Amino acid sequence: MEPSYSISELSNEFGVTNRTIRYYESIGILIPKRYGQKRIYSSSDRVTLELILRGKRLGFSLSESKEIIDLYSASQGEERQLKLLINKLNDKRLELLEKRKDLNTALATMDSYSAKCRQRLKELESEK
Amino acid sequence: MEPSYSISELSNEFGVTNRTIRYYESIGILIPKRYGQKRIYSSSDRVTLELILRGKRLGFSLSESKEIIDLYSASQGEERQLKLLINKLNDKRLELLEKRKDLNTALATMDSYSAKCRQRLKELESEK
DNA sequence: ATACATGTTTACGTTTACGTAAACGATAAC
DNA sequence: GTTATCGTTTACGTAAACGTAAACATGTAT
Repeated sequence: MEPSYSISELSNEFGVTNRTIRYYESIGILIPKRYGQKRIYSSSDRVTLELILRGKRLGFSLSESKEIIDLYSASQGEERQLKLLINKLNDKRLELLEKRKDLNTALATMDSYSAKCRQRLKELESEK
Repeated sequence: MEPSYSISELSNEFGVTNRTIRYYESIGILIPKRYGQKRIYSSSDRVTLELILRGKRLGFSLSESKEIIDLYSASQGEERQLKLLINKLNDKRLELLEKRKDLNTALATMDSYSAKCRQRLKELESEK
């Protein structure tokens, strides 16, 4: 059957705190089932958490991620929702492509600075 | 001679507010010359601002950018500082490479979701 | 039975990165 | 000469994303 996870299993696996995961619930972005008063996370909840955290690393706010996730869960078959979701996904895709350009520029800049530094170091060595 | 810029020239060019630029000064990351009480930015200040903003877009905090920028301005020839700077640059480079992997994963995920959505749309169309 | 780990809610605190308003100085335009 | 524009400092405010502490419940191990 479907695997399920406790809050600490998830927080340990992904390197966040329980507080963080509960916070995500409080803003309505990651809502687990309950067994008594304990939170039970499904594997789809796990995927959601993965998406949220990767989104964060890429500079998306929680509300941006929530927007997409809400659209995704709301669009089970409804044509209008599906089209909305496709558009949002495409917007984000373009943002990511922009970001990748930025990233490549930054990498190039750093390589060039780094090279300058090593060059300068060499000169210092040879002056000895 | 060297071009110079007013605070509003820079804020307009880069799409930030004057407040933002003054804030960067208050945390010691972008310190212009003064003409009377007015701030005069050099082209190297301009480059610094560019670096800060690109850093932000890539998810670096202001203090992370400050660390690098401080190292860079401190390392005019001092061997120890140069080595430090090279190490820091390399650390950040690795971070950026990680981030690029994340980014590519995200792009792939979105493409696959997007394809699923379009597929589902098609099915809806043909059911009509 | 009790200690201990793991969970819960509630609530106030904290950091980052600015926004915004007040009150004022200097220069340019009419 | 005053109005408008652009700048200044000082200071309080704010949103996002949690941290942290208190006080308590519940299941597991010995």
